[in-house]
Amino acid sequence: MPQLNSGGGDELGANDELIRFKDEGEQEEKSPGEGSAEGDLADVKSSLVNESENHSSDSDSEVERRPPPREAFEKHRDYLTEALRRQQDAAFFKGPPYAGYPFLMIPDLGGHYLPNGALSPSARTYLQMKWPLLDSPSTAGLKDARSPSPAHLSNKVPVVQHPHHMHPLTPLITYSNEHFSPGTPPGHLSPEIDPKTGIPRPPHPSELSPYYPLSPGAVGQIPHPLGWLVPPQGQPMYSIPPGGFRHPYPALAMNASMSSLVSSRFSPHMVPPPHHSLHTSGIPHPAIVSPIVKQEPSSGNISPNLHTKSNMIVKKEEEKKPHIKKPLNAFMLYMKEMRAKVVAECTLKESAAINQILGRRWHSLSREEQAKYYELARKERQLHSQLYPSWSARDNYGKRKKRKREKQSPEMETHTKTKKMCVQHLPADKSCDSPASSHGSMLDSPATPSAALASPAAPAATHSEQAQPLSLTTKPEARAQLSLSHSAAFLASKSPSSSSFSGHLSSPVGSPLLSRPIPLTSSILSPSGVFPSALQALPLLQAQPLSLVTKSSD
DNA sequence: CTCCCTTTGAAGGAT
DNA sequence: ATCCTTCAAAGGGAG
Repeated sequence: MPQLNSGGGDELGANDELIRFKDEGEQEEKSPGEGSAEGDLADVKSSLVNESENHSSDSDSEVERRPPPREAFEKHRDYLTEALRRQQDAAFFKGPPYAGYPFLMIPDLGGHYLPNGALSPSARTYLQMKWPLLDSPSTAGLKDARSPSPAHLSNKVPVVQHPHHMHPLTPLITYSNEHFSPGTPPGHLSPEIDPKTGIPRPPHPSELSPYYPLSPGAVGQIPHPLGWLVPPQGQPMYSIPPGGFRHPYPALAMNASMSSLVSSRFSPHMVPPPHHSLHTSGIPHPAIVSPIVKQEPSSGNISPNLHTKSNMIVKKEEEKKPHIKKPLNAFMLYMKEMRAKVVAECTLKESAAINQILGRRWHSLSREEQAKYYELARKERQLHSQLYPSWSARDNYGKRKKRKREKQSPEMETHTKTKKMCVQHLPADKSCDSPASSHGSMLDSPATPSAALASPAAPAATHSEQAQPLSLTTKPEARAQLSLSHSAAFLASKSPSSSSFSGHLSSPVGSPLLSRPIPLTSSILSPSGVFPSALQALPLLQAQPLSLVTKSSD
């Protein structure tokens, strides 16, 4: 917990969750976090990528080189054009006062790519923004940026961070289509209160208000991703009436130019027909997807006539009720941000494989890093709940194709999984990183994986490391929701240093981490028996596993 | 063209 | 209280 605030201290805001998260997080294991992550990626890359990837550096700069997908460019070119135009109008390109801050890119996506696939320096506009909330000591690069600058800027211009430099919070932008003019914060809805839980959050003015680091003169500066949510003054940009998302948001009173921009700024996959995706307010929300998306053959057993009628009705209903997507969770946000990078570094294109890598990297992230995403996700949920008070996750059930998770017998499962393993894309040896080899090497020294695991000094590393590899190869049933208590116990027993950790675990619910599965156990228990050394190294584990086994074995 | 795969996390229903 | 299921993103692969 100390580390979290060490850098910016109070400004982080949302201390409640954030801190809890940290407590329960993988304590030290992550210290090597970034490095390990990088290494991990590199590792994966080397294995996954055939050759020529010079992953010498995972540094951002490298990533940028990546040739952008043409499609993306195509998709967003128009948008970019307009955005640029608008930007200029608003002096959008004004020099960024906050150096070193997460870069924001104007219309996203791909916009920065030249038709020829090259990255356009000019096109690539990085907007710096202050990111107090997420600021974390560990993230040196981002740290400074948090300068308390007056934030009275208008967050009118939707901005998207450069994919490779995206700030963790960037994803929130997805909801930002609702930009509004700063001056119209209703204010009756306090951001301090969790709309859903109704829990009054401690007044963390800094939590939200600082989000808008836009400097006064920088009219066109980029709004903080959450900027649209919260006005520079620290008040919510808009408040949602209790009635639900159908009510017009006062904040929605954005100017025409903005609205048009906004309407076109969202993710390509959202491209809904103009009318459908529009929020009741008339403003499209990223979370709102045209009903068209969902055409479930749900009414298959209905007679033609009935079918037709019912279908019509259903359609109408759907039209009335746009599909509101779930808010992205921390990992999703992370994925969104990092996918491009991973893809760039690896030749892999398959999302499944990429996701595996991302999953590993996620675990390799330092607590601080993860905390950023958790916080971001929290904000997103909060925002989402504000926007759609009546929305329930259940609403989306059945809208998507059902995943056939139905694994009948454990055996089959195992086989299936084995078969699935990223084999195709990831060479067994490296890509999937057998725990001992590639993966372990990243976190621990390749030479002495077991030692590393056993080492109390780096419990965290062990923990995440072991888990990761396995997850790639075997999926998890084991992912099995180990209860936190189990994990905690395990960790505690694992290393003396984790005593504090276990203590934190007892922290109140609500922490994202609480529910986080701890892969380690799964890996250890994994049929593949990849970690014999780990077991040996960690005698304590053996004791724990029992309970774990029972759980995972179901 | 549609669904699957794959990841983690959140939510909500079921037990 | 715990477990289980679904969905969120994404895009290549498979049918």
